[in-house]
Amino acid sequence: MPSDTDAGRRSRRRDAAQNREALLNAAVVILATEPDASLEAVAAAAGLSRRALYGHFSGRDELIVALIERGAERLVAAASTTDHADAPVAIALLCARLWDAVDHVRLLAQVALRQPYVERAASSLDPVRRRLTVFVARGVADGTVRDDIPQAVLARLIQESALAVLAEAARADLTDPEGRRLVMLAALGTAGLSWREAGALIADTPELAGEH
Amino acid sequence: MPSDTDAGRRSRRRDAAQNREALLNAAVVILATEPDASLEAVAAAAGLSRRALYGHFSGRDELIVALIERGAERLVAAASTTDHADAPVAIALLCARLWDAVDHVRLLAQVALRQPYVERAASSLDPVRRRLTVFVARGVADGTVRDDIPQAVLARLIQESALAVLAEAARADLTDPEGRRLVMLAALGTAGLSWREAGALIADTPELAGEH
DNA sequence: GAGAACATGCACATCGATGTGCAAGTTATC
DNA sequence: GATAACTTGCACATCGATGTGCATGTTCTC
Repeated sequence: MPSDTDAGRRSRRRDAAQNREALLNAAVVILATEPDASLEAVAAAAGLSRRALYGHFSGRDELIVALIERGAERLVAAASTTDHADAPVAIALLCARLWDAVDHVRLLAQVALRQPYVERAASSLDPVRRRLTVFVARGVADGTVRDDIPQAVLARLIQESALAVLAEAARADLTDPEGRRLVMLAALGTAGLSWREAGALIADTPELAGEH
Repeated sequence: MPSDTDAGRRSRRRDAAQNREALLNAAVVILATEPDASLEAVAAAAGLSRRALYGHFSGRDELIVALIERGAERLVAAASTTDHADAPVAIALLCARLWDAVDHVRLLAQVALRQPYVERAASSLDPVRRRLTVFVARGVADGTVRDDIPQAVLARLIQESALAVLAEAARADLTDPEGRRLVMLAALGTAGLSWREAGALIADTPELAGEH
């Protein structure tokens, strides 16, 4: 019985699922640079017709919601498997993991500002920010992170620092290792470490230096 | 002869200039939250009819360009009158000055991302970033600013840190002194100072502690 | 207070994007 | 290979935003 709940119907075709993914991927590319691009443009970039897009999504709204949820899912997965006893290391590691998902994040950063989706995108990323907040709190407790800024505010500023690096990466065409390092430096700097401390931390911690 | 170049024509009316300003101010408020708002909405917020708007600007494009130029003008003015022998102080002071112009900056930050205006907005703000780059270079030379990140990149990251605080200010409803202090802390942190160094610098420097 | 500058409200044409229906073709699945 | 799933292309209706013309008030300037 291939179908989930239906009785005599044939199962969904595999290529249909592939096309759905292609549409989402195309939407990431297109909407990241032009949030108001037509669905025509998105479908074309996916190699499909506009009409076919409506077979997968009821409209622009449903497309974007699906996009946000898929992106957030990956980020949350990356975030939830990240941890380290030393708070600054944990923060740097978390940012490095996010860096590895740049393409998906960039869209969220762009779309998150758009009016109708602000709330949804923000709440989707909540788990990430909450995990970051945990690290911040731990760091403040043991004195490795600054305590001159409210923890909730600090967590958001660190997150923004990381996003700023993403934007800069798109502009300056950074290599992967450069970008990784830069994200960590920016986050640690915002967390209160001096640049020499941050540099030493990254150099002395194998988990941070290595790839993936 | 009240007119500029025309011969027998009567001069422009004062209320017309006021309405033009009202339109620009309304555009700041509206477009900052909804970049694609209709010109109808902008005109209404200014207390004018849509038709009247077209009497001042040929269309959306001309409106936004005027907006960018007016905003940039103010920021550049603030930036060009800022200086200090100590590089970190100069950086903090520059950011504090920009903070005082929050309302105008917020729009630029929003609009600067929109496709057709990226270049224009960026070039309009060039003088500010160039001045920041001067401070960064000076700091690197005398060892008060980090040298582990390319100066051009660092200057942009500092600018982004400041903008992140502006976004946070809108969300968390910060008071003016809080926001001022936060902008400076964020900028100095990105510049490489530890949080204790940054705090001490602000506390010990009268120019930074005082209002305006 | 005469006249120009300005605002208003309507009408109208245009444009791009959206959403839907349907017949015909293609492709995967049973 | 039969059939359902899927895609395509076109037509068509709709919608909101834009830009412009024009007649009719208002309001400032001289």
